[in-house]
Amino acid sequence: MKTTTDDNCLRIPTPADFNFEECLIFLNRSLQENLHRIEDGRIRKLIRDEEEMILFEITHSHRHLQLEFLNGTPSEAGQRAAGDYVWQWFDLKTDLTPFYELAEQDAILQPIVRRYYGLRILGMPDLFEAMAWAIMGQQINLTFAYTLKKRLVENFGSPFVYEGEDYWAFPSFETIAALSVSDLTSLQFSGRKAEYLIGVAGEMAEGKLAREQFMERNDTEAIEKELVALRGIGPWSANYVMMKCLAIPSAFPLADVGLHNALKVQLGLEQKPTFAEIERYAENWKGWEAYATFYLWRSLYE
DNA sequence: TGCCAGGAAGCCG
DNA sequence: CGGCTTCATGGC
Repeated sequence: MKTTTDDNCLRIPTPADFNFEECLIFLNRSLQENLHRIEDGRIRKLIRDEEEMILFEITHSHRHLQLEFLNGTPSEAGQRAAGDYVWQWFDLKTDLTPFYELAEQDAILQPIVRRYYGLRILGMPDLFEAMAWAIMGQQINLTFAYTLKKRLVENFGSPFVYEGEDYWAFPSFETIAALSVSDLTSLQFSGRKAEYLIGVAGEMAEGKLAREQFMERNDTEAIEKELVALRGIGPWSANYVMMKCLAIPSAFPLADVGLHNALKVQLGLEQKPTFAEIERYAENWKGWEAYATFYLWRSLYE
């Protein structure tokens, strides 16, 4: 990543095909989202790096994302953390050319890739957040999943007030690892979700589970196996995490209901497609299943 | 009200 | 491994 800084700003170059507006639409999909704030085409995001709270505003112009730090100039490490976060959040490292070439030859992807051209997978750089969101989203409707996340964040996350508005950083795994099941069931988590979440947080608190340990590896099957071995993480959650946090473009959450609904709409089906049918469609997407899935998700938001 | 929800574990054969 | 049941709770 190449960045330039001056005073209170950080500038990160974006690919020629980058479409900031499309990314904003995806980020704006829930009114209950409390981990970022979007107003007037600007994103405000709070992150915590070590003990430093860093609030910044993101805009896009002249093929750069510009980060303006709002609560003073962070330390050098903090600036680097913010830059890395945004780099991963917008998946800026991936060259989408091969995906777009493949999509042009695919009846399902061609129209949506043309419609949302420049959209990138909006990632979750924080492994714990990605795993927690996967667990919270299992087998419940998205509206309620957002409600649970909002409660989790506002009960156990880190608050920061700026210009009279609240900003939140996602809870640390250390904090969640120290909770008891009843701390979460009182927020309407099911007992199982509570156990899963506390368990995963505990693995991370013990140093057994970290993003870096996965990023150095190439064997995605082994990564999936390792994730699925965790209680509460099945194939869908593992692939969700691989897609959104580990930036593995071939990750594919096959059981995803959003994927099923999007395919149903795109293909004009009477019923949702079967797993076997989806696997057949996906034969054309090899290596880019995560991007195919993400563009299909995007097609649900209008 | 009943079915569904961006699934996973546990059990059985 | 493949199929079936149970879990738990709110949305619509």
